[in-house]
Amino acid sequence: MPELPEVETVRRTLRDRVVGRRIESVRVRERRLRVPVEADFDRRLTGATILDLRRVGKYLLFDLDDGAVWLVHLGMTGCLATTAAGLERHNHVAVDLSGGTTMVYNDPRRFGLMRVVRGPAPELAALGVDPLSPEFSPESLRGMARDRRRPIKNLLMDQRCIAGLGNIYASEILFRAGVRPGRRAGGLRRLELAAVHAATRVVLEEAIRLGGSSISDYRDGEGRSGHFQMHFNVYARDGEPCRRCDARIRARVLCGRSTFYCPTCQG
DNA sequence: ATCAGCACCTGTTGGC
DNA sequence: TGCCAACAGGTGCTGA
Repeated sequence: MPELPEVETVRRTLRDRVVGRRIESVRVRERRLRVPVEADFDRRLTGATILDLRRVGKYLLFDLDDGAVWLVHLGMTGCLATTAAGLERHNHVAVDLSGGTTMVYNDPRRFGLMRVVRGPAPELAALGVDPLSPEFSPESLRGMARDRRRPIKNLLMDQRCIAGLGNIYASEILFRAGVRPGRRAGGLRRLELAAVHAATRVVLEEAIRLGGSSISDYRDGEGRSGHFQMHFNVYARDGEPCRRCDARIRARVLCGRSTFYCPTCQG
């Protein structure tokens, strides 16, 4: 589900409603996420005040006043929202905040994770550059691609290189850049990599502007759907006409993931 | 270095 | 209508 634009949308919709609030109580109903919720999770969160809500790659980071950080990854189907719509199926964790707000974590497939860390978190240390940060530049992308035989789409989705892109936006970015997903990263010309870099920024910013993509169950911090799925040029459009040239969009499997591209727009 | 295959889960969809 | 297989936004492991 959530790639960078969705996580960023959750962050923006949640931020004003949680920052400055004290965590009154924590209720964990299901600890079996991809990484099990630790036994002392509730205790370590309770009583702390949320100072800020940040995003790094696809992770949400709640900065707490005791110096710890509450780290959340939404996995494939995770939702974190303040609209407490009662006792719903797959509501695994509920966090009661001062002022009467309750934040609920819902995740049908349980591929997400959350834990409280103090000091550097190993899962963050391994992440590459955030594609919206200044460190992501045509030069840094060229450095990542140099001498690499792996497909450019695979490189874009590698969180150790660029943190935040997933299967939807990798396909959409490469369409916008006019580059075939299966091209060897190291074989791309300087101009093509510059196009991939520029397309990354454009696609992500547009997706964030539209509140992310809701295919089935993604919702923002207030329970609302995103709209970028209406603007997909290639993702899940195999067999349909390209919006630019009318050729049929094709699908193939690349590194185990469905990949979509236009055979004429992407040389 | 790189990738296929599999694993972790539940829910939805499409074919028969 | 039911049954079953395939597939879904992510990540991480194994083995080749």
